[in-house]
Amino acid sequence: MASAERRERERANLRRAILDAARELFVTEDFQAVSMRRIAEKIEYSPTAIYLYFKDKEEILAHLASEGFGMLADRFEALDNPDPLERLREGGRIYMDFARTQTQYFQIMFQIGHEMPLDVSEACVDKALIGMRAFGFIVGCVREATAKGLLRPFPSENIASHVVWAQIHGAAALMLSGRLGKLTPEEHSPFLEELVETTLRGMRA
Amino acid sequence: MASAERRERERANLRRAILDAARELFVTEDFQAVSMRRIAEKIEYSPTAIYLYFKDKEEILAHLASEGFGMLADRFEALDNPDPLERLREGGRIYMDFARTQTQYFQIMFQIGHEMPLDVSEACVDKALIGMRAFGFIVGCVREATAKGLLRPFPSENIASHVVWAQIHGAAALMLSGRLGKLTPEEHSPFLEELVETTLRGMRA
DNA sequence: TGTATAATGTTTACACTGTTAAGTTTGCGG
DNA sequence: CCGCAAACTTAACAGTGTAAACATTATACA
Repeated sequence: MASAERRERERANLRRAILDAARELFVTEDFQAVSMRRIAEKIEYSPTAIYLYFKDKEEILAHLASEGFGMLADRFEALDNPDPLERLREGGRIYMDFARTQTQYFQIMFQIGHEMPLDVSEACVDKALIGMRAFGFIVGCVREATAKGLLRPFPSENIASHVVWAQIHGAAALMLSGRLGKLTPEEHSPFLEELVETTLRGMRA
Repeated sequence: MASAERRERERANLRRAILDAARELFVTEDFQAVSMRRIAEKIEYSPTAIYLYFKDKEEILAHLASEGFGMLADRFEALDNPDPLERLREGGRIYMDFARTQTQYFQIMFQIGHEMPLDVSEACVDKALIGMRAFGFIVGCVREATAKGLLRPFPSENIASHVVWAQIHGAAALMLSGRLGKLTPEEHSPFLEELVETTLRGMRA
């Protein structure tokens, strides 16, 4: 019966519609504007219908978080500087820029609570790896830099990569929590450059 | 009349009782367990009575956030290593430890949204500075290190201090958002040490 | 083709949330 | 003792996420 796969298709469609509605709500309005009832209103279904497609609200947010990681990964992977450390520097700017311009996504991505992805995007083959694609960019740079002998010794590639991530993430997190208020707007950009520079200097051989 | 100041004293008492109740709720249970109704239940008043003492829930949380910054500052100021950079290293461990053990406080402190303190603690003279006391520890170390010629040149003391803060904060924030899951428990401690070491290396003259 | 069965949706309801407005009690000054 | 003002409560509004019960629709099989 072809109806089975058609049903599944329609199911996927509504799933996507729910995610679309949720996304539009939280990018045009606010993170807190996303409620099951408002999503339902947008897709013209009853609120509880959503629970036939998602376990709970958390699962919806987790999907949007994965989507955010995907967007970030896309931007990372567009970088093509042959020097892995310079690529990391550019990555730092991108990370910060992402946090500033895609604040809602960033919030969901790093809100405490939700487990990582699951099936994520329909067109995703390696399910377990999504969300880690962005981190993979860092690991890639670190690996390449290590191979080229640009880095001082680290206990492990994993640790070195996390160090890089933590450094730049700290700046973004402080910014979004409004704790960077002591920096004047003019200091903002030099701050970021100094931060990245400090990290690179600290890691170089 | 002495009754006026007595009334004011009782007012302060209830204010404190409200804060105490809120604190106990969110340290023994959870950040999300703090509701006006549950606070009211604890102090045996009606929920709306709280609004006679605090503008809204946000104001209560802001006070607890300030309290958290105060606790952190206390721990910072207990450090007495004469080497400012080594003091910073110890400060990094303390920051991370605070995030891990006083998670609820840490969350409130860096949750986006609330403005900084206000009147904060009854025994606080310099109102504008509270919450910045902890940051002051970093600035102090940076200043001393600069004076001793231990640091490479930075555009400003303020920027250098924020760099230090961002670095360690990133690790804490990632940890609390569960994004440090790729690190095995054994890697946790070396990760922190490498992070701080990287920062210090990157800032040294 | 008719009927049992499963999938899909909706209605209703529960137990919460922060907060406002209106009403009540209490204590103080004149 | 009265009036006023501060302190406090009750009731209510407009939300929230979600489970259970019910209704509808579509499919699978006899």
